Amino acid sequence: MRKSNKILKREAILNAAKVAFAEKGFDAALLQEIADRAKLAKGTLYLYFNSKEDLFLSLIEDELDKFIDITETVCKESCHSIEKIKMLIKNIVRHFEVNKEFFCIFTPERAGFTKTHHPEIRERVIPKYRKGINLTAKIMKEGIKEGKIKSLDPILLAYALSGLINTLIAKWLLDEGKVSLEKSSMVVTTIFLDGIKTDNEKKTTTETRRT
Amino acid sequence: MRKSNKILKREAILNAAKVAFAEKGFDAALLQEIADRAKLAKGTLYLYFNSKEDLFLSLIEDELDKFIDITETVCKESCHSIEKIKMLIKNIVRHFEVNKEFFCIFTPERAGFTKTHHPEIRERVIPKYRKGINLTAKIMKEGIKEGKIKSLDPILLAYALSGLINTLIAKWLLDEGKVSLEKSSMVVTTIFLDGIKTDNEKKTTTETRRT
Amino acid sequence: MRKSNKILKREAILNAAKVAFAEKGFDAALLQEIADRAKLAKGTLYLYFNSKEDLFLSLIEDELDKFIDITETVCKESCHSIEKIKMLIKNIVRHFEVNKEFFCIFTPERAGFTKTHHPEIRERVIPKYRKGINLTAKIMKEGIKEGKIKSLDPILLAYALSGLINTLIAKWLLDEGKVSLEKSSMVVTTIFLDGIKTDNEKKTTTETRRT
Amino acid sequence: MRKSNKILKREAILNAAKVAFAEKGFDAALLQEIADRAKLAKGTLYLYFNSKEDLFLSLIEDELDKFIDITETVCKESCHSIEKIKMLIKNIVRHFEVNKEFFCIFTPERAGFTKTHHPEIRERVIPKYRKGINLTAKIMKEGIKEGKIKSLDPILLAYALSGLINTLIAKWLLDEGKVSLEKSSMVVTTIFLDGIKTDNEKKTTTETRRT
DNA sequence: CATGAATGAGGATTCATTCAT
DNA sequence: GATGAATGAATCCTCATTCAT
Repeated sequence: MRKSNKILKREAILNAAKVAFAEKGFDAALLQEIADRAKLAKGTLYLYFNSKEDLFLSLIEDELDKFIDITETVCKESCHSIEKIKMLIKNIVRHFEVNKEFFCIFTPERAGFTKTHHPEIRERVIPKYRKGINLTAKIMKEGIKEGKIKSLDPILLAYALSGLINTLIAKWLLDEGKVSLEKSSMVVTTIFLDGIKTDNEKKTTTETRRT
Repeated sequence: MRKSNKILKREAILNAAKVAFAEKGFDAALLQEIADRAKLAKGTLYLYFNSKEDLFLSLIEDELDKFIDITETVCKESCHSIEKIKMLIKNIVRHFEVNKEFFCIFTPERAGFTKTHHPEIRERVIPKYRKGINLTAKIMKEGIKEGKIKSLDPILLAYALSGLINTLIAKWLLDEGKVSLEKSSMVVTTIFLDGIKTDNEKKTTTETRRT
Repeated sequence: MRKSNKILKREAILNAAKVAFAEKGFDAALLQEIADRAKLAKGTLYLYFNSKEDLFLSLIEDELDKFIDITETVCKESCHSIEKIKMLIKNIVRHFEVNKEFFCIFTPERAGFTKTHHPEIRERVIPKYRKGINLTAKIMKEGIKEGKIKSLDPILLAYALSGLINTLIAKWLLDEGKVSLEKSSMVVTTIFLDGIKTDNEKKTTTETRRT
Repeated sequence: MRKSNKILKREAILNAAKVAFAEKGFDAALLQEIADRAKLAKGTLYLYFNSKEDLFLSLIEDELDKFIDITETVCKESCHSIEKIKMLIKNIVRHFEVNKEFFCIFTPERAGFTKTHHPEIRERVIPKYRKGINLTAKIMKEGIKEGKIKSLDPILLAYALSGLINTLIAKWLLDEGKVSLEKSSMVVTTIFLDGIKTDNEKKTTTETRRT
């Protein structure tokens, strides 16, 4: 089934915007530049988005949806929680690897969530962000119930995981991709899992390993 | 010894700038606003800084110096590495607690380090940032040598710690300070330490606890 | 054939700029004033010129082209050199008479050619100015070859003529047009021609007159 | 007799201003730059001049006075008019040769006399300029009375001479001093004198030459 | 007298947004 | 639907002028 022309153009704009916003940030990115990249006239952008801010927020919404999809898919897997966390890390890192731009767009924005001068961000973006966190927290909760994960605040665990992944991507970008993302990713996985597992589970794992 | 008038004014500007940049980001922050807050005329800013960008970068430099100071102080403590890490987390979190603004300024900037359109950032800020990371990594190296920390890339460990702290602050800001930063801080400490300790060390700790 | 809208607007801006620059000079002339006079918004100027300086230099280029045209036309006439010089003076004076503004723009600029702080002026304006001088010098050379003009440096003769015309216009402007430009123009013509003619030619002229 | 300190500083400022105004023009020249060059503080300028404009006009007044002095001195010589004109050209050219700056300041200003947005210029500068012209015209009048100069408007003759000298200096500056000023100066003298002499006088001169 | 830090009005330039075609 | 010319509000930076020391 072919996507309608309208939807194709919307996507072209969003892709162009992603690159532009990633490179320069919201204020410094130019609509002209986005239009050029999308091979459309500047005025045409307004047929698809109400304003620069609407375009920006729509982009973040769309991108966050992808993360929610990734997390939901992992949630639905039939393996146990530790396994799900490993999958989640792998999938999210892989997604960022081919989508560095969103990292450069979202991380700045998240830091300014509380005092942002884009009031709409609170309504359109924060809920989606929380949804992703909550889905991750659900996995943590499972693990706690299963006795595999320490009985800590699952939301906090979800944030911790997200923070580790974020830092990993930031380092990778700073090193300009010189270091293998996969290798560092495994280190982070180890730290996080060893950090959150119950003593019980660790032994198990160790025994499993020994087997 | 009293600070000279010149230095006092410089600091007034930097403080005003910190608030403004934190609230709106580099581009959207107005020099007029900064001048107003510093109770100076707009033109006066230019007696202390060459441009908006110079003010911005000077601010980040000064603030990063504070982090470097904190980390250096911890490095010089005479306790062992695990203890140093605990202190480091505590001191950094405490510093962010009274200095939320810098979090909102630096995190966005760090995400865009590679593609930033402030070219001077590479020379003026990134080296300082790396210095902080390296100091933290030094503590990690000590721990590894002492056999207390898993033999992982110390730089990566430093990034991991920084990522966890960052996420912690981000969550705290998002929750608008409703949750105790100290409590979450302890959770993060636990996760990180358990995640990086050698099996040996963990036993020791456990045994210690049992005692 | 009607001029395209684009070209018409460009000319409206140049005309507005001519008045403004003539009245106040480059620095003191305001783009807002130029825009108002051209019945356009300030920002619109930037659709036609890259900067205030570009507008200024474009204006001078266009105006110098008119002088070059005048001089080239005279060059191509089929009369002898003395006659051409008379025509040249008449046509240039007539052109200045309806275009006082350019005199007020170019004369100041010419005086500062060597030390100008508009570096592009060297590339964009001086060559055109020299071209005009060279065309005039060509006429002088003809006269010298014909034996009608003293064998002096033709370039210097061209400058001398230009200087006489300039001073004439300056006086006329200073007198606020109270004196007939045509009459003074004839005096200047007499002085210049009698000053440059060979003794031979002077006799001829005298004899002709006597006839 | 030593000049008072006050007068010395005033002159230092005027000299500094001359260079600055010559290089950049009235608007673009900076008081800071003038103060630096005069080795004084910026504020000190205001102890000697009321404003930037006052400094500018004072400078022009002083410089015009020098030209008036030169012209008056020539006037008082006991030779006949043609000789005086030769002396005048020589002295003025010599003065410009070591005082190029004033050329770059005054010529632009003169072109804008009529529409200038410095209203005071009319009162402070134009009268002095006219005085210089009138003194030169006086010499012309003498020549006419002596029957040596054609019976043309002496004021116009004065302007013509000034125009020729101006153009000479302008060419010299444009050529960056590559050409000898003295040589071109003689050509201009020849053109002007041959242009204005009566037939009678020319014969005399010719005969004199032949002798 | 001399200073130079502080002022703030002023202006070139940019760019999101609109709208006639 | 699509365009891109036109708009003009918004903001960084400059610099003549003032005045407390």
